[in-house]
Amino acid sequence: MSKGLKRLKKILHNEGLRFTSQREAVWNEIISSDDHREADEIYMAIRQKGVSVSRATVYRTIDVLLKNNFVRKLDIGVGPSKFEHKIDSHHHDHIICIHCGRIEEFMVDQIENLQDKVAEEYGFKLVRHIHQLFGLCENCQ
Amino acid sequence: MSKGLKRLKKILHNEGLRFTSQREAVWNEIISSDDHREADEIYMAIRQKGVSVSRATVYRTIDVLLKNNFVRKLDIGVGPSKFEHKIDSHHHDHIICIHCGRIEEFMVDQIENLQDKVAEEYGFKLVRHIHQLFGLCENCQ
DNA sequence: AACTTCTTTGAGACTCAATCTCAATAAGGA
DNA sequence: TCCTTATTGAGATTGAGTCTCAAAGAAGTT
Repeated sequence: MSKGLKRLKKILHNEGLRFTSQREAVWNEIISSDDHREADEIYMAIRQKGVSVSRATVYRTIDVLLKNNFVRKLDIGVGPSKFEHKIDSHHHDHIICIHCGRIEEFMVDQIENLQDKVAEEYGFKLVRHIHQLFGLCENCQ
Repeated sequence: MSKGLKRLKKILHNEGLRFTSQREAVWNEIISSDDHREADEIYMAIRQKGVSVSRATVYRTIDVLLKNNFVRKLDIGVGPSKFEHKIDSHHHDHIICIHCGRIEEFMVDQIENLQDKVAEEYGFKLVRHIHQLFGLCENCQ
């Protein structure tokens, strides 16, 4: 059994949740790609492989994975939310082409530090952040 | 006539759009407050004042104002989008309390500059960005 | 293995913000 | 005033996501 799957089982167990074939299928599908995909794309991909899972279960499983920090949710303001797994992946933000939809990841320590300072200044205890740059990529200018 | 209203008329004219009492009402309502309000809150506020406007028109007018840079749209990922006018207001980003919904504005030149550098690095021509910090404000910790 | 308890699943209904439709109305130039 | 064309409003529609609830199934217990 893969390391990720073991982690999944463990977390489900810790939360009093059950390890089901559907949750395993959703999990496998999500970690099979580094893309940023919509819930429905994940749903379709699972069905394509002949596994029967309902849309509701895909959404519910993604929620579990989100709460347990296995996936990251990406809402680009237009269309449905996208999801990416966080296995072997470090924190990053996104730069998105408003023409072709291309999504790249970036990470700047200095920005992260400045965010912390802003939060402190306003008396906030920072929990998470969204930082998205929108523009035209080199192919779309 | 106020300076803002003149600007509105001019831009409607430039776009071949008509100056209507409904658009004026929506405009007046939006600039009457510095709050971040939902379309429906703006709609209700207008009706409260005895002016008759439809929800569809409120949404449509906000779209016009958005396209012409009169208002800023704020999507905090939960619930409907919020809007704020941009008259006499400079660019800023938002820090949001995930418990009470409080929204504060912040602006750090250094972050803006670093964003430009990121865009350049990835070959993107930057158009806009979303930067939202989520956490617990001092009253909610 | 059988039993028991309690979670999970699936199909489809439902929610709700936002958009669309289209006939009636009104702006604004001539 | 007339005429063209944009705008409006009421309600239908869309679409992502959530909820319902009876049936199925996981996992602990004996």
